[in-house]
Amino acid sequence: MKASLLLQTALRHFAQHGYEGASLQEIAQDVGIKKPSIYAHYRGKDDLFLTAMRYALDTQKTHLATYFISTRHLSLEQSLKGFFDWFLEESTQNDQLKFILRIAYFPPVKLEREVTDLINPFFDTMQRHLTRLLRERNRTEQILYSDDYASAALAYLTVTEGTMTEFVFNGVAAYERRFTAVWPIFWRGLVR
Amino acid sequence: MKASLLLQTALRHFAQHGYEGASLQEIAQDVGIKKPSIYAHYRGKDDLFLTAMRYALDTQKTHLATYFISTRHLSLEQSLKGFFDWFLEESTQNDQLKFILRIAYFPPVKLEREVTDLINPFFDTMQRHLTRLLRERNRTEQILYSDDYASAALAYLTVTEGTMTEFVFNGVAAYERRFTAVWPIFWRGLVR
DNA sequence: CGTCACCTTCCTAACGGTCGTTAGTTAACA
DNA sequence: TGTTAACTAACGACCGTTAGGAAGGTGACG
Repeated sequence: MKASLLLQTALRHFAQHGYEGASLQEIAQDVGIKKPSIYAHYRGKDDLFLTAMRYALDTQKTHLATYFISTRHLSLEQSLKGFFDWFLEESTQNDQLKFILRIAYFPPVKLEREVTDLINPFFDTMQRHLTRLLRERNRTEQILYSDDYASAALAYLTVTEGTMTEFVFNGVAAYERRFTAVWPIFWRGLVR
Repeated sequence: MKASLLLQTALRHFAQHGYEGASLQEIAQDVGIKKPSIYAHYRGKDDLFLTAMRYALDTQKTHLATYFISTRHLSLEQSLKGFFDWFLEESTQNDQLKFILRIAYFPPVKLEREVTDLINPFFDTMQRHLTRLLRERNRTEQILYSDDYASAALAYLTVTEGTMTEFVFNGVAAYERRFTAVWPIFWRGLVR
């Protein structure tokens, strides 16, 4: 029970301060235990960090799959637009996506390899999901301008990341300004 | 002389390891002096960091202006596309843009206010530059779909950031993959 | 021209504090 | 009885920072 709370707390601290900036002392204090007690659950800071990372990636991977299944009855446009709302809701509930974005962009140098090996499959999965979504929907809707679904998925990812990092950094108002600006243009470029 | 080298080196370290991850010890060693000698030039780590930041923002601001002036004779499409190449070249020459992107997204918590106060005007300037560019070019080219130039500029910024952070994190190959994927779609959405 | 004071820039030594980590112990529980 | 999860105490390493002094250059003044 404490182990789970410990993981959640650590994840929040890592998301907020980064690997180097997060302190075991403060994490323990937040949980309500002493610093050395962490070592009853994890082998050290690296272990705690990587476990938090695996946990965040796993959780978000299933959440992601759930979202794309739940929008199966919606139009392609609604599915893709709704993903932004989903991200926003998900991000306000917990810090997992912020954590993932942060360490994806700026991993601790000494754990760069391990981070990359965990992160890359995550984004690959994401792109595969999107590619499949685009292909399948287009079979019925016949709406896309190009049939290069992989490129479309990658472009969509680029736009979402540019928008979402804006939320992580500048808050919801700046995020919505960007989304409002970029979405009509992107969608117009995507469809016939 | 050493002061300038010190600043450049510090900037590189901050870009690579973040504020908390960068060590005065290692910075000094890279420069070829001892750690306390830093205090002959700067009041401390915060001062060094903020000075590096002001320097990077100032330099990049003028470089940016120079670029947009130098492309005055090119078409809008070439200007906007060329900006990506300019960014790439600029980034391989020094770490200033990487540094700026990093601290823009994840500033040290204790200096959040100061960082925001410096960064925001920078991005505002950037957006204003772009808005003006779009408006002026469209007056002669009559090519854009919408005359909401501010939104177009913001959308463009979103796409560039999404692409450029990819370069900072995943290298030039991933960057070019993204650019190739996103540019045709974005441009198609932008023009009539 | 010489010299004296001053400032800059570097140094060594060391400070107090925080870091992550380990050893050893205790209480609770299966 | 053995295991788990917490504790206290303390370790060595590194952190940013300060004190104090040495070397070198600069400029003023007799």
